[in-house]
Amino acid sequence: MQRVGIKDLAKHLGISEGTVSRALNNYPDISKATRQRVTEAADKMGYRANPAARRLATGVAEAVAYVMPTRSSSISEPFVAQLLHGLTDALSRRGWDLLVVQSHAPEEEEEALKRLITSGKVSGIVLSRPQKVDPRIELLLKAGFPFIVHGRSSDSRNYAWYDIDSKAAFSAAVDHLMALGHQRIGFIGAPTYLNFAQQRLDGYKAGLLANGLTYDHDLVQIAELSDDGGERAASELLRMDNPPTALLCVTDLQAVGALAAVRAMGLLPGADISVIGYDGLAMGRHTNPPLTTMAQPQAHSGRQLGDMLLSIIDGGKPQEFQILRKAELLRRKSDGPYQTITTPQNHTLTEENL
Amino acid sequence: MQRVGIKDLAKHLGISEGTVSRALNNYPDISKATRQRVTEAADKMGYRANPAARRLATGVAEAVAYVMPTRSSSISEPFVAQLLHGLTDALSRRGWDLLVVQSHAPEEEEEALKRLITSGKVSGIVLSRPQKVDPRIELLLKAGFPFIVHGRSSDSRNYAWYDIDSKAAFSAAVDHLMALGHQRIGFIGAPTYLNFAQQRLDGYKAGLLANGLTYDHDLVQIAELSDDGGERAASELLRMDNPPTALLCVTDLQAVGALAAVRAMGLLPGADISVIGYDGLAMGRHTNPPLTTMAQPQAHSGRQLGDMLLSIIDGGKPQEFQILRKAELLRRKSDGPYQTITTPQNHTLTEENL
DNA sequence: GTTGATTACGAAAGCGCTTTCGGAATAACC
DNA sequence: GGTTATTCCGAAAGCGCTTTCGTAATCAAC
Repeated sequence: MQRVGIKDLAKHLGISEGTVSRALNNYPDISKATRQRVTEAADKMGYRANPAARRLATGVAEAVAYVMPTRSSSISEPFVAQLLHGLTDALSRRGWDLLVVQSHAPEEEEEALKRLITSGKVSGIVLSRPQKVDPRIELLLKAGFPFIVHGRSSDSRNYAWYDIDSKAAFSAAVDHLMALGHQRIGFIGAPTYLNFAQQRLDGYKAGLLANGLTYDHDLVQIAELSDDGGERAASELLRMDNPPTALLCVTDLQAVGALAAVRAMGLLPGADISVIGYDGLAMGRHTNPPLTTMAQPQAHSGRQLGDMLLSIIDGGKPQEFQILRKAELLRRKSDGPYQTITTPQNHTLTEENL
Repeated sequence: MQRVGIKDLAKHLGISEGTVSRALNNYPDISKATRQRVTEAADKMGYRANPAARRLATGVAEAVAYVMPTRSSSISEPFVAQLLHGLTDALSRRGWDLLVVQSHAPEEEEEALKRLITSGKVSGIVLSRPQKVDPRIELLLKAGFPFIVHGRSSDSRNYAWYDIDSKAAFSAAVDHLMALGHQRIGFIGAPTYLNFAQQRLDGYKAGLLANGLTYDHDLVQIAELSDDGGERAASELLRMDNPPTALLCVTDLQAVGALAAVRAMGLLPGADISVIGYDGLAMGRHTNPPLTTMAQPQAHSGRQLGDMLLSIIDGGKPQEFQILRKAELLRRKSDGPYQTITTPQNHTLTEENL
């Protein structure tokens, strides 16, 4: 477990430290023979450059940071683990490290980011959950610091990102619902400073428009990004005089909450009321009923993000690294053809009124 | 965004770099007055020590690594995000960083760990999902490298860990089930090289014993740690000649699979067959029916792990940092009193036979 | 065989901190 | 008022690498 340094290696080979270093870093002024000798000895003796020394000397960190979304809903982010796996995959191929940092309170957020980029700890940053206009992105842009965003802000022209086309997805979801005969489609959204919430709302509107329906503000509820949020929003919507017969939720988490709300009113999700979520949570298979959702192909998002960020750090133009993936409708059992609801609805109403 | 170094600070104050450094690091040989001047100037000018230089000079990394569990089941680890939040919380109070590394294929695992500890990148390690006898733990112990384990291996005397007493939990679950009248309790487990699987099996056995039942090997199935694994195991168990009337699952993920299996046989989970999981997944509220589970109080596990690891790095004796928490039975709707099953069971059997 | 180009390496100066060591200045002691 | 302690700071040597620069040694060219 004894560390072998470049000095040991040099002494062992009878050459200078500088030569060893240059041989290992593929400098052109090293003869093939010595380069060979050095590399062989290096991995025979198990030499690994001390990263701290290397960093100090070169100024490059050989690490990137992932800014985790804020400690969010009651049900913790199921994606994070998967994303991290992908990221570490991509980075480890170069021997780079992944730092995980938390996003702080919005006020400190920028300060924290500034510290991170001046600290020299990382040479790139992965941001997630961008806001519509995100000060962090502007900061990084201005600083000229390499970064990539998981998602997009509203103006996404001049930086790198990886996103799912959720606008298209929500528009398609509306199509689907209307093809099933639904005419009144509720929307359960999230605060639109989060750009993905805006995108999905846009998709919902676009879908309505494309199908000749007019957007009815009363049919949209902005809720918390949690099951409870979805539940509250759904019961709000269903208590209307002329309630929607289908509910489109910005998130699977909200959708399962909506499912609960529907059931709580004595209605059958999928038959009386259709509910569609977004994310493709694996757990959706097990809800009651199984949740129909727009599934995003996020299997390799982490890997992609990592590779793209590395390319940018290598000098690639950020604008050339923008990937937009499509989400697919994953039909399970929470959607179904429109049908008039009679008894249970009244039943519920009388319950409400007592 | 101009980096201000210790040199700038020293020049600005008209004192030597060494003095600045010692002032900032609370050396006793600095007068109160200069210390004050230095610290004030430091944060007025926004000085932050270059971590790489600091690391090189001191030899301490000011970072710890979290070894993520291997890319596991189809449903990605829901805990990871929460744990990371806690860990970063604990670390950030000192300004330390969190490195996330992946655990590799078992063969390379030890090599990777060796590299990690000799690299000097981190001064401590958080391990997760220990095996019954875990070579990684032995390696770290032998190397005298600070670490803490999320979970325990079978011999857990001389290192630090944070674990839930799942043996007690499973024993209590058996108690509960028997109090409900169940006499034949199936167990859906995981490969017992994973120590938590062993612990829970032990708890199951202990529970049976305490209640005067004998352990019946036919009633236990070892399955994959996924919903599908649980589903397969459950249908296996339910197809027996004399099937169990209750199913105890090593994991909530498996339990929701078991739920599906029960329903697939035309039986009603919670009435015909009781199913109990372990973990307290928030999603369990939304399964069909809502899943009864042994919930672990893992809200602050990350924070705890972080704090403990830091204490150990500071020189604390690892043996003094061992925390065992209790899991609580969280009753939802998937368990219920024993009742004889007649029609549906036969119904299913005939379906099977056709 | 002299000159100029080329190749291959050693020497040495950093990178930005920390930490030891020695000594000037001040304080304490009788 | 001389001596011993004490307080406080500067100088300088690293930490383990990288990278520039200079220069022997080899080669090519005539």
